[in-house]
Amino acid sequence: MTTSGSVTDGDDVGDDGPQGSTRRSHRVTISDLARRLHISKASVSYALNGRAGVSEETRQRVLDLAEELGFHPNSAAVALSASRTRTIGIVIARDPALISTEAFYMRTLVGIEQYLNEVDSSLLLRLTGEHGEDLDVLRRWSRQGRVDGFILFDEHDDDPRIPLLKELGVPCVVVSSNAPDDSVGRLISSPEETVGLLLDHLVELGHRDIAHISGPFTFVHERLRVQILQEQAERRGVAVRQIEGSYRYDDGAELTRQLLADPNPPTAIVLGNDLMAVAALRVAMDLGTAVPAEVSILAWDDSPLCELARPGITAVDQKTMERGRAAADLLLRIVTVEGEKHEEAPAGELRVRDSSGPAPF
Amino acid sequence: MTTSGSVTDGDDVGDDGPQGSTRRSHRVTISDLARRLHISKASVSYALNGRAGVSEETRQRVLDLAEELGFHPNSAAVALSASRTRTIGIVIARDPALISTEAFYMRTLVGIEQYLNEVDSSLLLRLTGEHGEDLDVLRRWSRQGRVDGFILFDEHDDDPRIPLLKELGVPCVVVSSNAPDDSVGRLISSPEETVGLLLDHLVELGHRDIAHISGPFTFVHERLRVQILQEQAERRGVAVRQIEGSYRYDDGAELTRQLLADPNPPTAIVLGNDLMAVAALRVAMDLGTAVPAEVSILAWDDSPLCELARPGITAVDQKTMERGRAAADLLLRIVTVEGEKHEEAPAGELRVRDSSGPAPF
DNA sequence: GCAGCATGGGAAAACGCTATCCAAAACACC
DNA sequence: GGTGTTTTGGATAGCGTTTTCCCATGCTGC
Repeated sequence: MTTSGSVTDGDDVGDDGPQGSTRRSHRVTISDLARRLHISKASVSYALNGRAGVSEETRQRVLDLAEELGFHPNSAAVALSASRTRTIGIVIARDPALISTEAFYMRTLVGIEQYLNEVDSSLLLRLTGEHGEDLDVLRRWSRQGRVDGFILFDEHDDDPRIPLLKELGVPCVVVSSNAPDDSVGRLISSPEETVGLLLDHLVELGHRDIAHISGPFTFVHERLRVQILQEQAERRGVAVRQIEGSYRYDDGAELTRQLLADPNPPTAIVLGNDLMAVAALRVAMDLGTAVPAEVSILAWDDSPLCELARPGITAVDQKTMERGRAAADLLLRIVTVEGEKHEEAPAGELRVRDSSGPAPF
Repeated sequence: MTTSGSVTDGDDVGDDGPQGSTRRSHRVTISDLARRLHISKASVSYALNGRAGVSEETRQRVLDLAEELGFHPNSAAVALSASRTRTIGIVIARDPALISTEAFYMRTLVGIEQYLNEVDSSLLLRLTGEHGEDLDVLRRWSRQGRVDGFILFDEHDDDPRIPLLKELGVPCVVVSSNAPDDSVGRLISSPEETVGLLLDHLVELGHRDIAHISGPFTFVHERLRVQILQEQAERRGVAVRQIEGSYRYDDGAELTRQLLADPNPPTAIVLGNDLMAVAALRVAMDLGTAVPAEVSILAWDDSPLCELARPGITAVDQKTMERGRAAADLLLRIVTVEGEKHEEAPAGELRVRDSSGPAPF
């Protein structure tokens, strides 16, 4: 007859009212609900989860009481029982200064969150430095069962994270521009498309000699982008000078200075991120080179910085938020239904501003 | 004799080797360790947690095997047993566009993470829109036992989050400039100090007529800042025109335009955030008002935008990362030892750049 | 009036860990 | 060598869910 260890019966329990000051007020559990309704925990669980096994009337009584008492199932218990946490993990291993400067990360997080909100999941975040601690975190969180899966950014050459997660058997989605080569999830953003947007814009404006100051080649997407850029440029009969940059302001400035010092400077410079683009703009102004009259300046990733620069910098809007959202969506599909592993990212757009104009003849 | 349900004895278990392809490879638990070592789960737990109750030799054997097998305790089980999750929650309820534009949030997160890394805790993040869903999330996460506590930003008038969390009995720290009035934790940043820094700088440069375009007064820290600013200005015998802004670029531009159109314009304008400061700079340039020769422009919160603007904008470095870190530290102390609830935030600094200079006489 | 059958609901195991309580073994002391 | 005290380690009860397995009950059909 006793449903639970303690013998105190029924309704006198849990009615502690709004005493307020009780620190960490007693959490209401399904046992509480069961006791107050004189039914078993199992029935309560059925009722709450919409499972068969209880009459409609009982279900309604359970739901009403749950609502009234503000019941929310303990997440640890659910996780333990279901071995699912409804949580995804993101580990960003970049220099803190860079993480907070690049709006990219925050925008991606916002996009991911939008989706997670809708499906009642949440995000466990870790920002580490650049020194391999990220692998530890991935390993630890997997083994601890803290997350159902990961979203990975910034894939680089022979990225050790991918085999690691494969070995650990944890679902993950790589936000990548790489080919669907292996068994991890991938949100593929075809560089062909954005490269096309940008080249078309420049070619239409009459540019035939373009310089590209990319980000570091260790990043897969940078190398791929360069390759596609060369291919498409060739096809259109324009020349592209390729220079590897570092994403840093100083570097963008120095490389631009070198380019403009050339007796035959390019008529357009495309830079790997917003920071380097701003640097380029400044250098051009300092050297008295008019933008865009004498040189056009463009960036690969749109941001407030591009928007607020003067002249405003023409940039490719990679639809960061939408991509974050799509990545989260894909990951959750992989976690739950084990379906298709690859998906195309939403298309990018070109935001034309004042920093790009007709090529000087 | 049988230690566990299944009767299969001893060493033949768990030796599945690196088959690799087994999806979600079997997680190793303390039961596994116990079985392989022919001791009880309890002893394993003692050994792992540094508790008394096992001999040093046994402890070593356990630790060695745990290491070898890559054991990590299941976090849900630990959380369930200890009713502690080693996770803190952050819910940011602002417009997504603003969240990703303001480097403030990301910098704070980085600071918090630095600390959490060290104490092996983690961060559950939720970015919601501005429409009160944040209260739901706070309530849900508390009741679900998902987090040990919260860090709150952007306190505003009669902030409903604080009574809510008090009622829920969940520890929280408000990153605030408010007085330690109540029973929630507070990381107090005295505005006196930063206001002093800024006023001293301006007064020294000879400014006597200063305009302040603040952020919205719904934010407690903005109203407090204005109040302190008036007090200190009075004490120094300088006038401050107070105008309430909205943090938005357009607004900063428009209000600055109005100020400069005045027959007696202020000689210095202080703006509530970086975006408005950039706007002010642009407007001044458009109107042909020299910065800083004719008007000095300053910002309340330093950022890359201030640094990259030209001229660089003098700004108060609020030490955002350090404050985030301090907030996390304070919260964890409250969660674990229930000690002192209030603490002074790290001091701010003034980053003097080119946008502030001697007042035109 | 009775076998057969859905159906509502209860008991209990499982998830993986911590913590409490005890029994056995080891050691000290007189 | 018996008694008392400390180590060492085993059994077991939670923690709050879900889920499996079962037993009542009331119903249909003959």
